[in-house]
Amino acid sequence: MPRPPADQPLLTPDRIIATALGMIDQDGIDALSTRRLATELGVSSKAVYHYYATKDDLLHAVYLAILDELEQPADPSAPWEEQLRHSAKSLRRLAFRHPSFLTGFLQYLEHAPRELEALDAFYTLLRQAGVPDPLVWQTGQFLLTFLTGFLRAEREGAFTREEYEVEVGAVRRYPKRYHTTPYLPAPQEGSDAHFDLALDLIIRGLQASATGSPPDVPLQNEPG
Amino acid sequence: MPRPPADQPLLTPDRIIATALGMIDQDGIDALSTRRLATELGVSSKAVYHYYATKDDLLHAVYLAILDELEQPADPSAPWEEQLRHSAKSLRRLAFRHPSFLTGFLQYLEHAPRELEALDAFYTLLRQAGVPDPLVWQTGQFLLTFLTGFLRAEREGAFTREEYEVEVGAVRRYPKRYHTTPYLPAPQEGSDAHFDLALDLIIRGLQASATGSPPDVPLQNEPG
DNA sequence: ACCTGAACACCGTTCAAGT
DNA sequence: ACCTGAACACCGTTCAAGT
Repeated sequence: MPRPPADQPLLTPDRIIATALGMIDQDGIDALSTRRLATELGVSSKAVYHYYATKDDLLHAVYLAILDELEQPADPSAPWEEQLRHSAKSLRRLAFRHPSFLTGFLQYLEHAPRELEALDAFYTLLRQAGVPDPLVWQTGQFLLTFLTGFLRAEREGAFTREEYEVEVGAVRRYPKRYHTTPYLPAPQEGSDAHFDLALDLIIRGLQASATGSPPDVPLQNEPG
Repeated sequence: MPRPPADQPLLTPDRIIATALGMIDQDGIDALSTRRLATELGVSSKAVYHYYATKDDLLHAVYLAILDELEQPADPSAPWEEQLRHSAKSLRRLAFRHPSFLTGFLQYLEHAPRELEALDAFYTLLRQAGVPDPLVWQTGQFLLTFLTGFLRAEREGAFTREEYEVEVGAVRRYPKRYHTTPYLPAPQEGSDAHFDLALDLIIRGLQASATGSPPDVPLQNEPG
């Protein structure tokens, strides 16, 4: 966050957003206060309010900046399984770059063009997968919430061997009460392996839900 | 939250937790401050600190109180699909009774007995479904995060016809940019129908992931 | 137009003191 | 043991005033 030349305004929307995002990435979204942000910007507490009326407006703008980093959807002519993996991994990378994205910003969903484009590619893919048209919208919404739910939990340390050890350890102290947990084998190691496994589960659910309807037939009320 | 008899302490853990939970259910978890709680209890700001050292400790205790309402797992001799639907709907009812449960309390997961019992029943069910033993733990964790991700989104108004209208409406203003979304048919009405649909998707994913391994074979390192 | 200083109404938490 | 009053170091936001 370099200081701007002296003959220009101390603040610009870009500098405010970049500084705020940097602080959020480093210390978490809860650690961002309007006053700490002002200090970091080298400015008085109220100055930022000249650009964003409330803290919520500011966070909204930060959310849009994060969204700008969303990568392009995969090649639509690739197999849908490959497209789905591509999009999911892209979203996961975004969540790793900006740890507060899933826990703090998901509430700011607001049908921004970037959101809508990604969604559109996703729906197209689901039709290719053979999901019947009347179910495409809901199925797409479901899968996205599954995915964000997964990523959120992953960020908080779920699915790790360590978590397994704690859980099984807690259960083994009362062997009579629990019939299955104490005897479950440990999960594979590897931070990406479990993500691939979860994706496989989703993909198999889709495959099993698909009808044989041909993928490149126009939608019923599509023009032409 | 009735006042206790005059000859007893003004506060008890039960009264504090019940009052806090009532306020959280009504106004959301963010609206609960230690000072508002003290006012509601008819007591000075610091009094509650005599029972719970920090606000976080207090919320932790509230979380355990919510967990106490978790219903018993389904009959383990029933078909696993039925057991799964039973558990999922039970969790969903809990989330409706306490709207802050999914958005504010899920971070308090801590291997309490109630948690572990529900998990154990869940793992048992997955083995019955034919999930291979080395994958049971991870699969169980995945499905739970899918489910909570879904319920969280549902609480925030996803999957509704209204949400569909807004999304498709936003897209139709730029017909050239979006190829699929503008032409998607509307989802079914009915607040429970979409939940059943999502459950079907999960169940089909499980069915497709299952091997033919017999469900009632003991686990490898199980005693006896 | 852009920024500051002082102030308001809130927080969670601490601490010495009261009964 | 149980509770209070005063205080500390924070918040988001407002407002009149300065350049």
